Order: sequence, then structure tokens, then C-alpha cells
Amino acid sequence: MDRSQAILDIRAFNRFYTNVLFLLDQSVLKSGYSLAEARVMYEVKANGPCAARDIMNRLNIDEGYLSRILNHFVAKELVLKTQSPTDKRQYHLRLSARGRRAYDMLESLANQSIQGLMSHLSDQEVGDLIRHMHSITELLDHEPTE
Amino acid sequence: MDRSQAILDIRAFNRFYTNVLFLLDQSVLKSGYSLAEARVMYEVKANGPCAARDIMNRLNIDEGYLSRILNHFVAKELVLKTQSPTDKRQYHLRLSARGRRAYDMLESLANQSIQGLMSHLSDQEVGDLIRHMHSITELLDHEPTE
DNA sequence: TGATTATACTTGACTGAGTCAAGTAATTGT
DNA sequence: ACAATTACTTGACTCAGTCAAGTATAATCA
Repeated sequence: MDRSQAILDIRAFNRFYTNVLFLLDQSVLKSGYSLAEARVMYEVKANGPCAARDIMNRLNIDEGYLSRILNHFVAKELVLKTQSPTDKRQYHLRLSARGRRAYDMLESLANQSIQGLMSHLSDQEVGDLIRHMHSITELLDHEPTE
Repeated sequence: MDRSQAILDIRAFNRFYTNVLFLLDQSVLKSGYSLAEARVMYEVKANGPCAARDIMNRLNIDEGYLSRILNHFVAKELVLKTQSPTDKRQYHLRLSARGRRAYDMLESLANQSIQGLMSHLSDQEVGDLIRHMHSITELLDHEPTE
């Protein structure tokens, strides 16, 4: 079986899609938050009141780095941090009202850039695009190695 | 037209594919070269004897950063640099034999990691995967904005 | 021609993301 | 109670990448 052409094709797609992702990231970066910060904010938003440890387990991020990002958010009053009564080593993290606004802004920037990506596509084409994406995900998303 | 679900789907795919690219990059990074270095080496290899300026135009890379990467390669004897006789501001860059070996090694690492990606797919599935990738590229790869 | 402007590359100084390891305090297990 | 583990913090650091000034050469044009 000759997969060498497949390798070239996949690498070409990877180069192409790296550029797509890069462009989309640029728009989010304009918000003033780094990608790491945006991811952390998303996790705090999504996982309700949670501990730093929970975020660490989801994201692939250094413990110290995360600690600094969170405390930076606390200083900017985007995240509220209260010591857990049941385990005083941990803190409950959640977005403040201001944090939710910041998150919504990030969310909206991300959505806008995706919309831009689709702007020259018909509804039919958008449907096709998403079906192709689903198919790729299904093909490549196998379990951690059995 | 409701594109809000499409936005969510595309973002989900982006998160997924970011991870795929991250994993593939890891294997190349194990070579000891940074991604920037690998890209520069590729350009020197691909564009025969060329000037730093040519690489700058292809890659999106800082002039000073590129200069350092190239001189680092020269110091490691991976790249040969000779002053252009027709324009003494420029230098002709090309890979040395050692540089070609380093490049082949990088190339082989990249190919291996792609093979790993395909390892659990049938030939049929690999064909499908590539068709989906082509389709996505065609849908999204429009001219710079008319 | 000679003066100005532009180009190719270099270099030093810097920023900021991310890493590492040691330290503190609280918890768990024996 | 004591040892080992866990959650978070902090300081010191590395390294990728940026910025701007500097040098040498080439192109432009009055």
C-alpha cells in the first residue's frame, strides 16, 4: 500500500490549516488576552466553581504558570477566588460579572472570526464543510491507544 | 440562515485539530530543532541557493531572528553561506551535505508521525481522509480578498 | 557625478510565554 | 503522631520572538 502520497497530502493540509488557525488566533489575540489566558478563562466559565487543579487536569499547562494567570485574573477582578471550606489547600474559582463580560467579549471575537471564515460560502457549502470536519474527526479521533 | 451551530462545530473541529497538530509537532521537536528552524531549513533546501531575503518573503519571520537562525546553522555547518558576487549585501545560502542529512532526518520524523496518525486506518479510510482534507482546503482557500 | 534613499544583513537590548524546582500549608494514610 | 501526598505559590530562569539602531552595499536621480 502506497501511503507516501497520502503523507504529502496530509502535510500540505496541515500547513494550510495551521495558517487558518493562525489567522483565527490573531483576532482573539487582539483582545489583549493570550491564548493561554483565554483557555483558562473558558475553563473557569465552563466548570463552574472549580479548583486550579481541575483546570490543570483539563489543560496541558504548568502549575506555576496557571497559578500566575489565575492570580492575575483575580487582581483584575475577573475571577473570584474563595478558599474551600472542606479543603483549605484549594480555592473555588468562578467568573465575576466583569469576568463574564470579558469572556463574552472573547467568545464574540472568536465567533466573528469564524463567521469571517464562512463569509464567502453558501449555506450548502457551510453544511459540506462541517460534514468534512466531522468525518475527519471521526477518522482521527480514536481512543488513547488500546 | 442559522450559522451559529456551524460556528460551534467549526470551533470544536479547530480545538480537535489543534491537538492533532500539537502532537505531530512534538515528534519533530524531539529532533532538537525548533519549528522555526525546521521551516527555515526547509526553505533553504527547497529554494536552492537563495538569499535570506527570499526566505523572509516566504516565511513570516523577523529579520533579526532569521539572521540568527541562519548564522547558527552556518556555525553548525548545516548551511553554506557565500557572498553574492553580483550584490555584496546578499549571501547565497544552501544546505551542506551535513545539512541535507539533518533535513532528511527532520523529514523522516515528520513523515513517521503522519504515518502514526494513519496507522489505524484502512487504505479506504486514508483515501477518504485525504478527500475530506482537499474539500476543506478548496472551500476555505479563496484568494486574499478580492 | 555625487548626494540621497533604499535594501540586505547584523547586533544588542528587550519582552513575555512558559518551565523548573524549592517552599508553605493542609490533608491523608498508617 | 508522623510520613507521605496534594494544592498552590514564588523566584529564578530559559528561550522564542520582537524592535530598533548600526553597517555596508546598491539603486535612484538631480
